[in-house]
Amino acid sequence: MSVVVRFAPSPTGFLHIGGARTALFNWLFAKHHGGKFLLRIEDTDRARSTQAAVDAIIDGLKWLQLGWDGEIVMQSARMQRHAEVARELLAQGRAYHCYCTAEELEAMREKARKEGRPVRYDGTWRDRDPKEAPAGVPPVIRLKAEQAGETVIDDRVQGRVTVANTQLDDLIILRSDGTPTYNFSVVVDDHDMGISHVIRGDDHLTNAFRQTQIYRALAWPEPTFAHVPLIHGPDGAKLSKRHGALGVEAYRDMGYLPEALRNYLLRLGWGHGDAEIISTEQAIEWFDIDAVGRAAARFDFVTLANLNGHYIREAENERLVALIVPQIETALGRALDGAERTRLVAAMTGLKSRAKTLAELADNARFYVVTRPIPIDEKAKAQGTPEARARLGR
RNA sequence: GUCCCCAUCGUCUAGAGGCCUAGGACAUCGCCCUUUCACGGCGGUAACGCGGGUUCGAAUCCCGCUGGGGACGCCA
Repeated sequence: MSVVVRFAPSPTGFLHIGGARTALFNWLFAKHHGGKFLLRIEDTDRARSTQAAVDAIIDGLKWLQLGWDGEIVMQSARMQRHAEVARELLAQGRAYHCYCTAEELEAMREKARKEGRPVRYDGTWRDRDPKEAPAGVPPVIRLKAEQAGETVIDDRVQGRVTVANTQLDDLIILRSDGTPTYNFSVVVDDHDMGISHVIRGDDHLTNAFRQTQIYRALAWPEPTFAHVPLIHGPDGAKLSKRHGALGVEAYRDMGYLPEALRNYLLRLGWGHGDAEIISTEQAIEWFDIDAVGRAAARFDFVTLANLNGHYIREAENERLVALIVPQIETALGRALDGAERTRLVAAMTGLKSRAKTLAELADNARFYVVTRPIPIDEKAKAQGTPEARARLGR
């Protein structure tokens, strides 16, 4: 069986660190199995999707060097197809129109919650005669989900997960405005794109049950699922902005190398014996989704910084200089000339063992190109020998 | 509230019933190297959440508890 995976972010923000890891795992899995890694932008929520976010995601993937195969699929461009499939289901009696209003649904949920029952749609319009439909209310299309039995997912990470179908309800597949809902468009797109393995965040596990029911209604083969645990903050709670839930470009700007971030993300929730420093080639050879742990890992800047220091030490001097020149020029307020760049390259050998980030490296390197005499503070002046002061041009 | 998932040093992890006196890495502490700071080297502190089983034997299997997380939208 050939492997086709996808990374399917919704463009409502930057490519955050959790998404980056999901992309990395998908990419590695594809490379390991000689398969394809596709990119799909889930922009069916027109109100929240922005072009800036799409660009940020693409830039982030490029910076991390996680290249995708083929053209990017924009989900919004496929809405016709989604609606078509939904109507097919309707024609087959596997789906039905529901005329409930938002208020009715809210009341339904409230009541269920109060009575300690599962918060689900109660199937009001499932068997009701469509002739009773209220006038002027555009209906949604709901899937006629299985009510008895259970839905099972053989997840490559989570194992065999079972849920009673009474816990699931008749989910909406097509909104009253004719646009598809997330769970539905995902199934149609994954099927049409020939996705063999769905590797995504743990938060989608319950969606997998609903999606499985859609696959069954459509009589389409189900992909293999693999739900990887989420990344938590240092306190074990959900990753907050303050704790690293930043876009990957923020990591770039803080002076982290893409290979360091990749190595770090790879080791979060996955391990290969005692290996810590893992090259991309090695990662492709070793990585497999079954070895991903089931427990959530905490994000730790200190470990990332250590890894980054390692990769900075290993990096070519020329490359490092190219990366830090913009920052130095900004700090100096002028452009560097060729001689200065050459001096920086020579300085890198001694400098790079002292920096954990490129920002630090740039700070330390500025000394080599700053205009003399170098201003020194009183404390340093008091400590410096006359000879040292002379060297600094004082 | 309902359902699902998880649980090894501070953190990331190794560990598939005896190889575990629980290994590695980061962090931390000490020593060495070094004119400083790093880098590097050597060593130390540090964990199987709790309670029951199963077994000759359990970090590993089962049950319960506790603690954490996720999901319950005409968001994705």
